[in-house]
Amino acid sequence: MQKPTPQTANRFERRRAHSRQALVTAARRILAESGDTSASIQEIAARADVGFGTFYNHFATKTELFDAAVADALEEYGQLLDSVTQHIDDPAETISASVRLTLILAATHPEVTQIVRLRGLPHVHADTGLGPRALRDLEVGRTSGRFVLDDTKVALSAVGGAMIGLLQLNTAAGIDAKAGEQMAELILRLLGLPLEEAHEVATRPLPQLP
Amino acid sequence: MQKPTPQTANRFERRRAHSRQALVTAARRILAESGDTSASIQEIAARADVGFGTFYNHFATKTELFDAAVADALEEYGQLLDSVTQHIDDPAETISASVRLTLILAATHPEVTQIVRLRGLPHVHADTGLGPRALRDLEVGRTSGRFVLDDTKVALSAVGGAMIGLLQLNTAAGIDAKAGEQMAELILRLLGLPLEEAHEVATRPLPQLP
DNA sequence: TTCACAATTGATGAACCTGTCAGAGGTGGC
DNA sequence: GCCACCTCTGACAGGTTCATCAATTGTGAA
Repeated sequence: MQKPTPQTANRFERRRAHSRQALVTAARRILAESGDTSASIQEIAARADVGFGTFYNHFATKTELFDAAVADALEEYGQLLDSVTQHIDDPAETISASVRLTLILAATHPEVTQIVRLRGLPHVHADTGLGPRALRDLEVGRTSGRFVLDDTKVALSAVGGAMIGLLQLNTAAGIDAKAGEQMAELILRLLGLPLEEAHEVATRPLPQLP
Repeated sequence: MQKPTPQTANRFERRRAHSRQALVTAARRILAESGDTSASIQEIAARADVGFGTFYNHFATKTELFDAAVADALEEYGQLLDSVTQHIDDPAETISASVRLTLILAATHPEVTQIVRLRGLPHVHADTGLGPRALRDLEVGRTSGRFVLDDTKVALSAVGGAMIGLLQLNTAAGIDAKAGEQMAELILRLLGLPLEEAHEVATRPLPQLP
Protein backbone atom coordinates (compact mmCIF):
# COMPACT_ATOMS: atom_id res chain seq x y z
CA MET A 1 0.00 0.00 0.00
CA GLN A 2 1.28 3.33 -1.03
CA LYS A 3 1.50 6.40 1.11
CA PRO A 4 -0.92 9.19 0.22
CA THR A 5 1.03 11.47 -2.07
CA PRO A 6 1.87 14.69 -0.25
CA GLN A 7 0.78 17.86 -1.96
CA THR A 8 4.36 18.97 -2.51
CA ALA A 9 7.22 16.63 -3.25
CA ASN A 10 9.86 17.70 -0.77
CA ARG A 11 9.89 18.99 2.78
CA PHE A 12 11.83 22.14 1.93
CA GLU A 13 8.84 23.54 0.12
CA ARG A 14 6.40 22.40 2.76
CA ARG A 15 8.43 23.93 5.57
CA ARG A 16 8.73 27.15 3.60
CA ALA A 17 5.02 27.22 2.80
CA HIS A 18 4.19 26.62 6.44
CA SER A 19 6.24 29.61 7.58
CA ARG A 20 4.73 31.82 4.94
CA GLN A 21 1.18 30.80 5.76
CA ALA A 22 1.82 31.37 9.47
CA LEU A 23 2.87 34.94 8.69
CA VAL A 24 -0.15 35.54 6.45
CA THR A 25 -2.50 34.15 9.08
CA ALA A 26 -0.96 36.32 11.79
CA ALA A 27 -1.31 39.36 9.54
CA ARG A 28 -4.97 38.52 8.89
CA ARG A 29 -5.68 38.27 12.61
CA ILE A 30 -3.97 41.56 13.32
CA LEU A 31 -5.80 43.24 10.47
CA ALA A 32 -9.15 41.93 11.67
CA GLU A 33 -8.47 43.00 15.25
CA SER A 34 -6.94 46.44 14.89
CA GLY A 35 -7.82 47.38 11.33
CA ASP A 36 -4.41 48.87 10.65
CA THR A 37 -0.96 47.68 9.67
CA SER A 38 1.08 49.43 12.34
CA ALA A 39 2.06 46.28 14.22
CA SER A 40 5.81 45.77 14.18
CA ILE A 41 7.43 42.97 12.24
CA GLN A 42 8.69 41.64 15.56
CA GLU A 43 5.15 41.37 16.84
CA ILE A 44 3.87 39.76 13.66
CA ALA A 45 6.66 37.20 13.68
CA ALA A 46 6.03 36.44 17.34
CA ARG A 47 2.31 35.85 16.70
CA ALA A 48 3.18 33.63 13.76
CA ASP A 49 5.51 31.69 16.08
CA VAL A 50 8.31 32.28 13.65
CA GLY A 51 11.73 33.89 14.01
CA PHE A 52 12.12 37.55 13.24
CA GLY A 53 14.51 36.99 10.36
CA THR A 54 12.11 34.53 8.74
CA PHE A 55 9.87 37.40 7.77
CA TYR A 56 12.47 38.62 5.30
CA ASN A 57 12.75 35.21 3.72
CA HIS A 58 9.19 35.64 2.47
CA PHE A 59 8.36 39.33 2.20
CA ALA A 60 10.41 42.38 1.39
CA THR A 61 8.13 44.82 3.22
CA LYS A 62 5.28 44.81 5.67
CA THR A 63 2.98 46.17 2.98
CA GLU A 64 3.71 43.13 0.85
CA LEU A 65 2.65 40.82 3.67
CA PHE A 66 -0.57 42.70 4.37
CA ASP A 67 -1.44 42.81 0.68
CA ALA A 68 -1.04 39.03 0.60
CA ALA A 69 -3.17 38.74 3.75
CA VAL A 70 -5.99 40.80 2.23
CA ALA A 71 -5.88 38.85 -1.02
CA ASP A 72 -5.95 35.60 0.95
CA ALA A 73 -9.01 36.66 2.95
CA LEU A 74 -10.93 38.01 -0.06
CA GLU A 75 -10.30 34.86 -2.04
CA GLU A 76 -11.56 32.75 0.85
CA TYR A 77 -14.64 34.94 1.10
CA GLY A 78 -15.36 34.60 -2.61
CA GLN A 79 -15.02 30.83 -2.43
CA LEU A 80 -17.34 30.65 0.57
CA LEU A 81 -20.00 32.52 -1.40
CA ASP A 82 -19.42 30.38 -4.47
CA SER A 83 -19.82 27.15 -2.53
CA VAL A 84 -23.36 28.12 -1.60
CA THR A 85 -24.53 29.93 -4.71
CA GLN A 86 -23.07 27.78 -7.47
CA HIS A 87 -26.25 25.74 -7.95
CA ILE A 88 -28.64 28.70 -8.03
CA ASP A 89 -30.01 29.51 -11.49
CA ASP A 90 -31.81 32.79 -10.93
CA PRO A 91 -29.23 35.61 -10.83
CA ALA A 92 -31.51 37.59 -8.53
CA GLU A 93 -31.50 34.77 -6.05
CA THR A 94 -27.72 34.47 -6.33
CA ILE A 95 -27.29 38.13 -5.40
CA SER A 96 -29.84 37.82 -2.61
CA ALA A 97 -28.18 34.72 -1.19
CA SER A 98 -24.75 36.36 -1.34
CA VAL A 99 -25.95 39.38 0.60
CA ARG A 100 -27.72 37.37 3.26
CA LEU A 101 -24.89 34.89 3.51
CA THR A 102 -22.46 37.73 4.07
CA LEU A 103 -24.26 38.57 7.29
CA ILE A 104 -24.16 34.95 8.41
CA LEU A 105 -20.45 34.77 7.64
CA ALA A 106 -19.94 37.83 9.82
CA ALA A 107 -20.91 35.61 12.74
CA THR A 108 -19.29 32.34 11.68
CA HIS A 109 -16.16 33.76 10.03
CA PRO A 110 -15.63 37.10 11.77
CA GLU A 111 -11.99 37.42 10.79
CA VAL A 112 -12.56 37.10 7.04
CA THR A 113 -15.56 39.37 7.22
CA GLN A 114 -13.77 42.10 9.13
CA ILE A 115 -11.16 42.25 6.41
CA VAL A 116 -13.86 42.40 3.75
CA ARG A 117 -15.44 45.29 5.60
CA LEU A 118 -12.19 47.16 6.13
CA ARG A 119 -10.43 46.47 2.83
CA GLY A 120 -12.97 45.00 0.45
CA LEU A 121 -14.26 48.04 -1.38
CA PRO A 122 -11.09 48.87 -3.33
CA HIS A 123 -11.15 45.29 -4.65
CA VAL A 124 -14.72 45.27 -5.90
CA HIS A 125 -13.50 45.92 -9.43
CA ALA A 126 -10.41 43.73 -9.11
CA ASP A 127 -10.16 40.32 -10.72
CA THR A 128 -10.25 38.28 -7.52
CA GLY A 129 -12.59 37.89 -4.56
CA LEU A 130 -16.17 39.04 -4.72
CA GLY A 131 -15.93 41.44 -7.64
CA PRO A 132 -15.76 39.15 -10.68
CA ARG A 133 -18.37 36.81 -9.25
CA ALA A 134 -20.86 39.62 -8.70
CA LEU A 135 -20.02 41.15 -12.06
CA ARG A 136 -20.72 37.82 -13.75
CA ASP A 137 -24.10 37.52 -12.04
CA LEU A 138 -25.00 41.10 -12.90
CA GLU A 139 -24.17 40.51 -16.55
CA VAL A 140 -26.20 37.30 -16.66
CA GLY A 141 -29.17 39.05 -15.06
CA ARG A 142 -28.92 41.98 -17.41
CA THR A 143 -28.64 39.86 -20.54
CA SER A 144 -31.61 37.77 -19.53
CA GLY A 145 -33.69 40.87 -18.83
CA ARG A 146 -34.13 40.14 -15.14
CA PHE A 147 -32.09 43.19 -14.18
CA VAL A 148 -32.58 46.63 -15.71
CA LEU A 149 -29.12 48.18 -15.81
CA ASP A 150 -27.47 50.79 -17.93
CA ASP A 151 -23.90 50.59 -16.64
CA THR A 152 -22.83 47.37 -14.95
CA LYS A 153 -19.81 48.97 -13.30
CA VAL A 154 -21.92 51.54 -11.51
CA ALA A 155 -24.30 48.80 -10.40
CA LEU A 156 -21.39 46.73 -9.12
CA SER A 157 -20.12 49.69 -7.11
CA ALA A 158 -23.56 50.19 -5.64
CA VAL A 159 -24.05 46.54 -4.73
CA GLY A 160 -20.55 46.19 -3.31
CA GLY A 161 -20.84 49.40 -1.35
CA ALA A 162 -24.22 48.45 0.05
CA MET A 163 -22.94 45.06 1.18
CA ILE A 164 -20.02 46.65 2.97
CA GLY A 165 -22.44 49.15 4.46
CA LEU A 166 -24.35 46.18 5.85
CA LEU A 167 -21.19 44.79 7.43
CA GLN A 168 -20.46 48.20 8.86
CA LEU A 169 -23.91 48.40 10.39
CA ASN A 170 -23.48 44.92 11.81
CA THR A 171 -20.16 45.84 13.41
CA ALA A 172 -21.52 49.07 14.83
CA ALA A 173 -24.94 47.95 15.98
CA GLY A 174 -25.15 44.16 15.92
CA ILE A 175 -28.04 43.28 13.63
CA ASP A 176 -29.86 40.04 12.87
CA ALA A 177 -30.72 37.94 9.82
CA LYS A 178 -33.82 40.05 9.18
CA ALA A 179 -31.56 42.98 8.28
CA GLY A 180 -29.84 40.75 5.74
CA GLU A 181 -33.15 40.01 4.06
CA GLN A 182 -34.01 43.68 3.98
CA MET A 183 -30.68 44.64 2.48
CA ALA A 184 -31.08 41.93 -0.14
CA GLU A 185 -34.53 43.29 -0.94
CA LEU A 186 -33.19 46.83 -1.33
CA ILE A 187 -30.39 45.63 -3.60
CA LEU A 188 -32.81 43.68 -5.79
CA ARG A 189 -34.95 46.79 -6.17
CA LEU A 190 -31.81 48.67 -7.15
CA LEU A 191 -31.21 46.10 -9.87
CA GLY A 192 -34.65 46.75 -11.31
CA LEU A 193 -36.93 44.14 -9.75
CA PRO A 194 -40.47 45.31 -8.86
CA LEU A 195 -41.15 45.80 -5.14
CA GLU A 196 -43.16 42.61 -4.62
CA GLU A 197 -40.76 40.44 -6.57
CA ALA A 198 -37.75 41.83 -4.71
CA HIS A 199 -39.45 41.00 -1.45
CA GLU A 200 -40.34 37.49 -2.56
CA VAL A 201 -36.84 36.61 -3.77
CA ALA A 202 -35.18 38.14 -0.69
CA THR A 203 -37.26 35.98 1.67
CA ARG A 204 -36.81 32.66 -0.08
CA PRO A 205 -35.24 29.91 2.07
CA LEU A 206 -31.47 30.29 2.10
CA PRO A 207 -29.42 27.33 0.80
CA GLN A 208 -27.67 25.43 3.54
CA LEU A 209 -24.03 26.10 4.25
CA PRO A 210 -21.80 23.17 3.27
CA MET B 1 -16.02 104.40 13.52
CA GLN B 2 -15.52 101.16 15.32
CA LYS B 3 -13.26 98.35 14.31
CA PRO B 4 -15.01 95.21 13.10
CA THR B 5 -15.31 92.97 16.13
CA PRO B 6 -12.88 90.03 15.87
CA GLN B 7 -14.35 86.56 16.19
CA THR B 8 -12.49 85.91 19.42
CA ALA B 9 -11.72 88.54 21.99
CA ASN B 10 -7.99 88.08 22.53
CA ARG B 11 -5.05 87.01 20.47
CA PHE B 12 -4.08 84.17 22.78
CA GLU B 13 -7.08 82.23 21.66
CA ARG B 14 -6.69 83.19 18.03
CA ARG B 15 -3.04 82.20 17.99
CA ARG B 16 -3.88 78.90 19.65
CA ALA B 17 -6.75 78.25 17.26
CA HIS B 18 -4.51 79.01 14.32
CA SER B 19 -1.90 76.47 15.40
CA ARG B 20 -4.54 73.84 16.00
CA GLN B 21 -6.22 74.41 12.66
CA ALA B 22 -2.86 74.27 10.87
CA LEU B 23 -2.27 70.84 12.40
CA VAL B 24 -5.74 69.61 11.48
CA THR B 25 -5.35 70.86 7.93
CA ALA B 26 -1.97 69.18 7.57
CA ALA B 27 -3.45 65.94 8.88
CA ARG B 28 -6.31 66.20 6.39
CA ARG B 29 -3.88 66.64 3.51
CA ILE B 30 -1.77 63.71 4.60
CA LEU B 31 -4.85 61.54 5.05
CA ALA B 32 -6.14 62.44 1.60
CA GLU B 33 -2.77 61.78 -0.03
CA SER B 34 -1.59 58.59 1.60
CA GLY B 35 -4.76 57.24 3.17
CA ASP B 36 -3.01 56.22 6.37
CA THR B 37 -1.85 57.80 9.58
CA SER B 38 1.73 56.60 9.61
CA ALA B 39 3.31 60.01 9.02
CA SER B 40 5.47 61.07 11.93
CA ILE B 41 4.53 63.90 14.23
CA GLN B 42 7.65 65.67 13.07
CA GLU B 43 6.45 65.55 9.48
CA ILE B 44 2.94 66.68 10.38
CA ALA B 45 4.27 69.60 12.39
CA ALA B 46 6.59 70.58 9.57
CA ARG B 47 3.75 70.57 7.03
CA ALA B 48 1.65 72.62 9.42
CA ASP B 49 4.57 75.07 9.67
CA VAL B 50 4.49 74.68 13.41
CA GLY B 51 7.09 73.61 15.95
CA PHE B 52 7.32 69.98 16.91
CA GLY B 53 6.48 70.63 20.55
CA THR B 54 3.36 72.56 19.58
CA PHE B 55 1.68 69.32 18.60
CA TYR B 56 1.53 68.26 22.24
CA ASN B 57 -0.08 71.54 23.25
CA HIS B 58 -3.13 70.52 21.25
CA PHE B 59 -3.27 66.73 21.00
CA ALA B 60 -2.18 63.95 23.30
CA THR B 61 -1.75 61.37 20.53
CA LYS B 62 -1.60 61.19 16.76
CA THR B 63 -4.88 59.28 16.74
CA GLU B 64 -6.56 62.19 18.44
CA LEU B 65 -5.38 64.56 15.72
CA PHE B 66 -6.50 62.32 12.88
CA ASP B 67 -9.89 61.78 14.49
CA ALA B 68 -10.28 65.54 14.62
CA ALA B 69 -9.16 65.81 11.00
CA VAL B 70 -11.75 63.25 9.84
CA ALA B 71 -14.51 64.94 11.82
CA ASP B 72 -13.49 68.27 10.35
CA ALA B 73 -13.64 66.97 6.78
CA LEU B 74 -16.95 65.13 7.23
CA GLU B 75 -18.58 68.18 8.74
CA GLU B 76 -17.38 70.30 5.83
CA TYR B 77 -18.75 67.72 3.40
CA GLY B 78 -22.13 67.69 5.13
CA GLN B 79 -22.34 71.47 5.03
CA LEU B 80 -21.44 71.52 1.35
CA LEU B 81 -24.32 69.15 0.60
CA ASP B 82 -26.66 71.13 2.82
CA SER B 83 -25.86 74.39 1.10
CA VAL B 84 -27.15 73.00 -2.20
CA THR B 85 -30.03 70.83 -1.05
CA GLN B 86 -31.61 72.97 1.65
CA HIS B 87 -34.20 74.49 -0.68
CA ILE B 88 -35.29 71.21 -2.29
CA ASP B 89 -38.72 69.97 -1.19
CA ASP B 90 -38.88 66.50 -2.71
CA PRO B 91 -36.83 64.09 -0.55
CA ALA B 92 -36.12 61.96 -3.63
CA GLU B 93 -34.59 64.94 -5.35
CA THR B 94 -32.56 65.77 -2.24
CA ILE B 95 -31.04 62.29 -2.23
CA SER B 96 -30.44 62.41 -5.97
CA ALA B 97 -28.78 65.82 -5.78
CA SER B 98 -26.58 64.69 -2.88
CA VAL B 99 -25.37 61.67 -4.82
CA ARG B 100 -24.66 63.59 -8.00
CA LEU B 101 -23.10 66.47 -6.11
CA THR B 102 -20.77 64.04 -4.37
CA LEU B 103 -19.23 63.19 -7.71
CA ILE B 104 -18.83 66.87 -8.58
CA LEU B 105 -17.20 67.52 -5.23
CA ALA B 106 -14.74 64.74 -5.96
CA ALA B 107 -13.37 67.01 -8.69
CA THR B 108 -13.69 70.39 -6.98
CA HIS B 109 -12.87 69.32 -3.42
CA PRO B 110 -10.70 66.23 -3.85
CA GLU B 111 -9.22 66.40 -0.36
CA VAL B 112 -12.54 66.34 1.49
CA THR B 113 -13.88 63.67 -0.81
CA GLN B 114 -10.89 61.37 -0.39
CA ILE B 115 -11.41 61.41 3.34
CA VAL B 116 -15.11 60.66 2.89
CA ARG B 117 -14.20 57.72 0.70
CA LEU B 118 -11.53 56.39 3.02
CA ARG B 119 -13.13 57.08 6.40
CA GLY B 120 -16.74 57.99 5.82
CA LEU B 121 -18.49 54.67 6.14
CA PRO B 122 -17.97 54.17 9.89
CA HIS B 123 -19.56 57.59 10.43
CA VAL B 124 -22.72 57.00 8.42
CA HIS B 125 -24.64 56.29 11.61
CA ALA B 126 -22.84 58.92 13.69
CA ASP B 127 -24.46 62.20 14.64
CA THR B 128 -22.30 64.42 12.45
CA GLY B 129 -21.44 64.68 8.77
CA LEU B 130 -23.57 63.05 6.13
CA GLY B 131 -25.37 60.49 8.26
CA PRO B 132 -27.95 62.56 10.15
CA ARG B 133 -28.75 64.59 7.04
CA ALA B 134 -29.45 61.51 4.96
CA LEU B 135 -31.35 59.88 7.81
CA ARG B 136 -33.56 62.94 8.08
CA ASP B 137 -34.33 62.87 4.35
CA LEU B 138 -35.03 59.15 4.44
CA GLU B 139 -37.47 59.60 7.31
CA VAL B 140 -39.25 62.46 5.57
CA GLY B 141 -39.55 60.40 2.39
CA ARG B 142 -40.81 57.39 4.25
CA THR B 143 -43.39 59.32 6.25
CA SER B 144 -44.70 61.02 3.15
CA GLY B 145 -44.97 57.68 1.33
CA ARG B 146 -42.47 58.61 -1.36
CA PHE B 147 -40.04 55.96 -0.15
CA VAL B 148 -41.04 52.39 0.66
CA LEU B 149 -38.79 51.36 3.52
CA ASP B 150 -39.05 48.85 6.31
CA ASP B 151 -35.90 49.67 8.28
CA THR B 152 -34.40 53.13 7.85
CA LYS B 153 -31.05 52.10 9.30
CA VAL B 154 -30.57 49.39 6.71
CA ALA B 155 -31.54 51.83 3.97
CA LEU B 156 -29.08 54.39 5.30
CA SER B 157 -26.31 51.80 5.27
CA ALA B 158 -27.19 50.91 1.70
CA VAL B 159 -27.30 54.50 0.49
CA GLY B 160 -24.11 55.45 2.32
CA GLY B 161 -22.30 52.38 1.08
CA ALA B 162 -23.41 52.93 -2.49
CA MET B 163 -22.23 56.54 -2.43
CA ILE B 164 -18.84 55.53 -1.13
CA GLY B 165 -18.78 52.81 -3.80
CA LEU B 166 -19.29 55.57 -6.36
CA LEU B 167 -16.34 57.52 -4.97
CA GLN B 168 -14.28 54.35 -5.04
CA LEU B 169 -15.17 53.75 -8.67
CA ASN B 170 -14.30 57.36 -9.47
CA THR B 171 -10.90 57.05 -7.81
CA ALA B 172 -10.14 53.75 -9.51
CA ALA B 173 -11.49 54.43 -12.97
CA GLY B 174 -12.22 58.14 -13.37
CA ILE B 175 -15.88 58.43 -14.27
CA ASP B 176 -18.06 61.32 -15.44
CA ALA B 177 -21.28 63.04 -14.37
CA LYS B 178 -23.35 60.47 -16.24
CA ALA B 179 -22.26 57.85 -13.72
CA GLY B 180 -23.51 60.11 -10.94
CA GLU B 181 -26.95 60.23 -12.55
CA GLN B 182 -26.98 56.48 -12.90
CA MET B 183 -25.98 55.92 -9.31
CA ALA B 184 -28.68 58.37 -8.18
CA GLU B 185 -31.19 56.45 -10.27
CA LEU B 186 -30.19 53.14 -8.74
CA ILE B 187 -30.42 54.55 -5.22
CA LEU B 188 -33.88 55.98 -5.89
CA ARG B 189 -35.01 52.56 -7.10
CA LEU B 190 -33.60 51.10 -3.91
CA LEU B 191 -35.73 53.52 -1.94
CA GLY B 192 -38.85 52.27 -3.68
CA LEU B 193 -39.40 54.63 -6.61
CA PRO B 194 -40.68 53.03 -9.84
CA LEU B 195 -38.14 52.72 -12.66
CA GLU B 196 -39.43 55.58 -14.78
CA GLU B 197 -39.80 57.94 -11.85
CA ALA B 198 -36.32 57.13 -10.56
CA HIS B 199 -34.93 57.96 -13.98
CA GLU B 200 -36.84 61.20 -14.22
CA VAL B 201 -35.79 62.50 -10.80
CA ALA B 202 -32.16 61.46 -11.31
CA THR B 203 -31.90 63.45 -14.55
CA ARG B 204 -33.48 66.67 -13.35
CA PRO B 205 -31.25 69.75 -13.63
CA LEU B 206 -28.89 69.94 -10.69
CA PRO B 207 -29.09 73.08 -8.50
CA GLN B 208 -26.17 75.42 -8.97
CA LEU B 209 -23.32 75.36 -6.51
CA PRO B 210 -23.17 78.51 -4.40
C1' DT C 1 7.66 100.54 30.28
C1' DT C 2 7.23 96.66 33.12
C1' DC C 3 5.38 92.47 34.62
C1' DA C 4 2.94 87.96 34.82
C1' DC C 5 1.18 84.55 32.09
C1' DA C 6 0.25 81.65 27.90
C1' DA C 7 1.86 79.45 23.81
C1' DT C 8 5.60 78.03 21.01
C1' DT C 9 9.91 75.81 20.10
C1' DG C 10 13.63 72.39 19.29
C1' DA C 11 17.20 69.82 21.85
C1' DT C 12 17.48 65.57 24.43
C1' DG C 13 17.56 60.75 25.78
C1' DA C 14 14.95 56.62 26.04
C1' DA C 15 12.45 53.34 23.43
C1' DC C 16 11.51 51.26 19.30
C1' DC C 17 11.81 49.51 14.48
C1' DT C 18 14.17 47.87 10.57
C1' DG C 19 17.17 45.24 7.54
C1' DT C 20 21.42 42.43 7.59
C1' DC C 21 24.19 38.62 8.43
C1' DA C 22 26.73 34.82 10.22
C1' DG C 23 25.73 30.66 12.46
C1' DA C 24 22.58 26.80 13.66
C1' DG C 25 19.61 23.23 12.23
C1' DG C 26 16.96 20.46 9.08
C1' DT C 27 16.82 17.93 4.32
C1' DG C 28 17.82 15.07 0.44
C1' DG C 29 21.21 13.00 -2.79
C1' DC C 30 25.04 9.91 -2.93
C1' DG D 1 27.29 8.23 7.08
C1' DC D 2 28.63 12.33 4.64
C1' DC D 3 28.11 16.54 2.32
C1' DA D 4 26.05 20.35 -0.18
C1' DC D 5 22.08 23.05 0.12
C1' DC D 6 18.12 25.40 1.90
C1' DT D 7 15.57 27.61 5.58
C1' DC D 8 15.33 29.46 10.00
C1' DT D 9 16.98 32.40 13.70
C1' DG D 10 18.05 36.30 16.77
C1' DA D 11 21.79 39.55 17.86
C1' DC D 12 23.37 43.81 16.13
C1' DA D 13 24.12 48.49 14.16
C1' DG D 14 21.93 52.39 12.16
C1' DG D 15 18.23 55.09 11.94
C1' DT D 16 13.71 56.91 13.44
C1' DT D 17 9.95 58.24 16.58
C1' DC D 18 8.25 59.73 20.80
C1' DA D 19 7.25 62.56 24.88
C1' DT D 20 9.41 65.86 27.98
C1' DC D 21 11.13 70.18 29.38
C1' DA D 22 13.64 74.40 29.98
C1' DA D 23 14.23 78.44 27.33
C1' DT D 24 12.17 81.77 24.11
C1' DT D 25 8.67 84.56 22.20
C1' DG D 26 4.13 86.76 22.09
C1' DT D 27 0.25 89.04 24.69
C1' DG D 28 -2.47 92.01 27.60
C1' DA D 29 -2.97 94.60 31.87
C1' DA D 30 -1.23 97.94 35.06
